[in-house]
Order: sequence, then structure tokens, then C-alpha cells
Amino acid sequence: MSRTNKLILVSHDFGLLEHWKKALGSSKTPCLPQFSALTNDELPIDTTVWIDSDGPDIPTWKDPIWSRLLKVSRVVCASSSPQNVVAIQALDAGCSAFVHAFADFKTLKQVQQVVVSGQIWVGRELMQQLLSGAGRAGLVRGAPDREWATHLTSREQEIALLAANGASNKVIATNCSITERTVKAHLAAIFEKLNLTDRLQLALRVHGIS
Amino acid sequence: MSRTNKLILVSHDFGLLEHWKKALGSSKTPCLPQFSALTNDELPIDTTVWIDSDGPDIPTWKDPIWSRLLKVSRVVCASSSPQNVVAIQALDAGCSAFVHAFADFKTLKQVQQVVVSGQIWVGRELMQQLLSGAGRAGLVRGAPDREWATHLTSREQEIALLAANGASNKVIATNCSITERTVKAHLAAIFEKLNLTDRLQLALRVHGIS
DNA sequence: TGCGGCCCTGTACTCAAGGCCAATACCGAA
DNA sequence: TTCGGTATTGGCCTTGAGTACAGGGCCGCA
Repeated sequence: MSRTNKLILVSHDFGLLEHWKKALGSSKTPCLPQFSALTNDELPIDTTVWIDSDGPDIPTWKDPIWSRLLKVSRVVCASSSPQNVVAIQALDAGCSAFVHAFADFKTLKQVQQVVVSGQIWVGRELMQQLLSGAGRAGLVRGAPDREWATHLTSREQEIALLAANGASNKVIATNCSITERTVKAHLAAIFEKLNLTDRLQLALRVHGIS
Repeated sequence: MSRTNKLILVSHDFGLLEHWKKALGSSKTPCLPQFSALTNDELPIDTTVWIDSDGPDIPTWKDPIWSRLLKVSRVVCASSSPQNVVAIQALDAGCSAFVHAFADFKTLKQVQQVVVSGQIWVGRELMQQLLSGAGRAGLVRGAPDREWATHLTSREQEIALLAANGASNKVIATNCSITERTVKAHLAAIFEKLNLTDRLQLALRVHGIS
């Protein structure tokens, strides 16, 4: 190991603790049988805590205990039956990694290295899901899907956006300094071009739903 | 290095090539000054290719050349001025990592290790963006944001979903085998509970917009 | 000069949507 | 058994939304 980092392992499964010890630690690496034991401890700063999320007394990810724990240490969350949903919750809560509990030594070591250097580690499969979702989510700001706007005039786009975000014809009219009648005319043109029937369809289209 | 892996470095910036060589390779590590030189080469399988995406002749990420390249090798994409948008495009295209070109040796080594072991490497900041986007995107199937539904009865949720996806009262009525009048009653209750005025607002709320 | 596209507006009509008041029926909890 | 929540429906009324038909002004292009 490049550095000697403080390490704490938490699991009710003694087999797992052994596995982790062989991969990451030494015989002196502190191990805790349950999560609750951890909270009472005085955690040295700059500690990496490996937690078996399959444990019986793991609190919900919404529990404020996590934010307190994550303030003073890095947390690697592991599970013997990893699920993406759980992984994202854990990482969202602030964990530095989500890994299969019984991953091979090499992987575990790698996770530890990555985490210690301040990065976040995520397995390939989940990583790819996150990436494939990024596009759909419009996460990439500056490149939202504006396909709907391609055949609309700028005025129509303006009005389509307002309507799609819940503005009434009257509001749009005031906003654009035109008559309510004109708004209707523009919307009619928009519906025609996009082959829609009403503003709710428009909203779904503009916001990229179904 | 744990294994001797085939490595090819591609950049028009000789300083960068030196940087990478020191971090990852040996004096014999093959270097190419431009991307186009790479395509003509016979790539040994199981090669890791480090590509400086700031190069002048890097093709678009939509270019099919990438899929061909990625079939036979792993690609690490690097940039001196990394942008999340570009990173996601690169990773979406199939690259195994996106990294700051002049990251420190330790980081570069770590990236190489992670990539060689078949994982995907992403910097902390982008990783966090991907994660925060995951929730909003409803990427985590089975755990989309259904906050709006918490105070609605199951019948109301059913009707709210239909309405939010563009169904008219008549359609909802038929779908649920109830009267149009009853649909209105349910919607009224929904609007009351969620403090909304109409079904378009409901759609925006249900789909997590503004 | 004439044609076509875009922006603006008017009147009039139809209809879906939503608000208001009221009633019946079922069901679990107090 | 009564009470509260839920599901269901009725009638009546108002209004916003969308459509049909019609017209005027501006601008660029052939």
C-alpha cells in the first residue's frame, strides 16, 4: 500500500471481515461486528470505513447519522447482493464507493486506493447505467433535447416554452405583449407543426416525456 | 505496474506525451502525434489507448471510427480543459475513462489500473454530477421520485398518473371503468391536496419539472 | 410587382375542464 | 354503533382552450 491509512471494517459476517482483512488490512485492523458499535467510537479523522450494508442494524440512508459519519471519514459501502437502487442511495448519501462485498482482493485493493485518493469508485455496470441515464436526464446542460423546436419560428418556440411550463394564454399574452388571440394562433401553428392536440401534449413533448 | 499491458499514447503535445510516459510507460512506449496515425495501425488486442481529446484531428464522438476502435482496445480520453459535457459524450461512446491530461502521476497510474481491470474511471466531480442526476432522471427504476404521491390515495395516484401523461377525463373514465364525473371529483381532490390548479401543473409536478 | 412566410388581431362557436353543492355506499377504527 | 375517510355519481354553471373563418401589416425574394 502506498500509504498506511486508518481503516475500520464493519460487518456481522466474520467470514467477510476475514476476506477484507486479507485484502486490505493487517491482523491489527479494527473490526466491528455491528454498525451501532461504530457510532459510539471515537473515529480518528481520515479513516476509511468499510461497511457491510447487509448488516441487520444499518440505518436508512436518510438517517442523519450518515452525514455525521461522512463528515469525519470516507465510507465504502459493500453488499453481498448489490443492487443498483441501493448503490445510488448510498452514493447519493455521500459514500465513496459501492462494491460487491466479496469482490476479489485486487478489486478491493483498487477500491481502497481510489477512495483514499479522494475519488469515488463505482462498478462498471452501474457506471454504465449512470452514463446512459445522463443523456436522458438532460444532465448535460447546454445540450438539452430541443428537437421539437427545429421547425418552429423563434416566436413559436418562445410561446411553446411558456405554455409547456404551465402558463395560461392570458399570461403568455401579457408576457409577450400580444393579444390572447394571437397566442392562440401561435399555439395552433405549433400544434399543427408538431402534430399535437393540446398544450399538455406539448408540455410532455418539450420536456421529453413518453 | 502489476501487469505489463500494451499501451499507446496519442497526442500532438509532446510535453503531454512525456508526462504520460513518465507516469505510465517506459521509454519504449509507442507514441503517436495524431489520431489519424492510429487508425492505420494494427492495434494489438488488449491495448489501452490514451488519447488527448484536445488534438486537432479528433473525430466527433458520433463517428463510427470510435466503435471500431473500442472493439479492439480500451480508450482513456484525456483533456487539458476537461468539460463534463465532453466527458459524458466520450464515456457514452464507450471510453473507459475521462481524465485531466496533466493529472498527477499517482492519479494517472490509478486510472490505468482501474481501466485495465475492466472498470470505468471518472473524476469525483463528474461522478457526483452523474449521481445527483440519477435521482432526478428516475434512472433508478423502482425508486423514482414519487413525493407527490405520498398524500394521495392509490386511486388518486392512478388517476393522477394518467392525467399527467395526457389522458383526457373521458379516457381516464373508460380506463378506470368509472364515470367522467368521478374522474373530475378525484382530480379536484388531487389538485386540492397538491395545491395545484390544473392537469398541466399536475403533469409538471408528477414528472419533476420546475 | 407579386408571392409567400411570419406576426398580429377580430368574432364566433364548441367543448373539455374545473368549481360548487349534494348524495349514496362501503369499510375500518373508536 | 357512530364517525371519518374513500369511492362513486348527479346536476349546474363558468371559463379556458382550441378551432373555423377572415383580415391587415411587414419583409425578403424572384
